[in-house]
Amino acid sequence: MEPEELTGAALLAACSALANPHRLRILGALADGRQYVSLLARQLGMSRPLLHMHLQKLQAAGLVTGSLELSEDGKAVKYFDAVPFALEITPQIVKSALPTLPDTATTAADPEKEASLCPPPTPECCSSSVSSS
Amino acid sequence: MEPEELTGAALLAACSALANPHRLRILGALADGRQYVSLLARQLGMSRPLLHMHLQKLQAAGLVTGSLELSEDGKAVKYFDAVPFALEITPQIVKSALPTLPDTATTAADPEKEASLCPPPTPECCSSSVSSS
DNA sequence: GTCGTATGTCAGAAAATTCTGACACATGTC
DNA sequence: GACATGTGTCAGAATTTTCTGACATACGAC
Repeated sequence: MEPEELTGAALLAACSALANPHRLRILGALADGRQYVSLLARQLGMSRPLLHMHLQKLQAAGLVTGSLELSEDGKAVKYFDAVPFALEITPQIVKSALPTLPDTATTAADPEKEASLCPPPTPECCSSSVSSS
Repeated sequence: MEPEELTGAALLAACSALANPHRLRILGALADGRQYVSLLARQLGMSRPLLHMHLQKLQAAGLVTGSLELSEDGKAVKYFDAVPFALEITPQIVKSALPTLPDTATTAADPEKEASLCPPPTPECCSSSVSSS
């Protein structure tokens, strides 16, 4: 069984997202469990804007998901989770993903495009998944 | 069983090598079978120096192997093969690979270091695997 | 109000990567 | 010899990625 259908764009996005030591550390830290941005930045010893950028890239690749929640205090806290993906890469898989690989310069279409490994990434941007007590 | 032991450095090198559309195409083309540099450059429509650089990166990551041979004409021809690797990546695997991830700035030691997926990459640089008729 | 926490975003510097156009070499053929 | 093929390498430009230091907002507590 093939892994359903791995898009060339998704493969490229995933590999690009994993091609950075910081992002590997972030993903590894989130494998232990969800965490919110500020604390994660302190744990990993990096600035918040930097972590924010890396999380953006990981999220765009569909490797992590973020959800804005409310703590008991009423503070807005954004938690990030590692998506339980399982990415398998072989030369053959790469080859079969090539047809769906954007044309190097034809990518200037959808800046909102998200090449995720999982189909529909539930846009919870403005949702109220609030857990106010 | 776990994939033996995936080094953080090897994981990072592999992902970095795969984080480029050209290199994905190269690897996909080599999945069909071995090919030599100049012809591959024509097939993929890229300049030879550029292809050379990408092949270097793929080889450094242990994803392809190159062997300099002699054609019937006596011309030196360098063939590249796709290594039959099978890379599996999950958040847990990333996490377990973190301890062997170089310290972001501690990598300034071995410029000859090769973070391959397979143990000993047979330095055939000066060998005479010549197939002269 | 001020302070501390959380969030996000922005411009611009710094660094790494990508790419080109030379150049070098060797070999066989004309 | 000149020409075509193959190889590799180099300096510098162009581009992308990475990173910092501001700045903005909102909320609760003092």
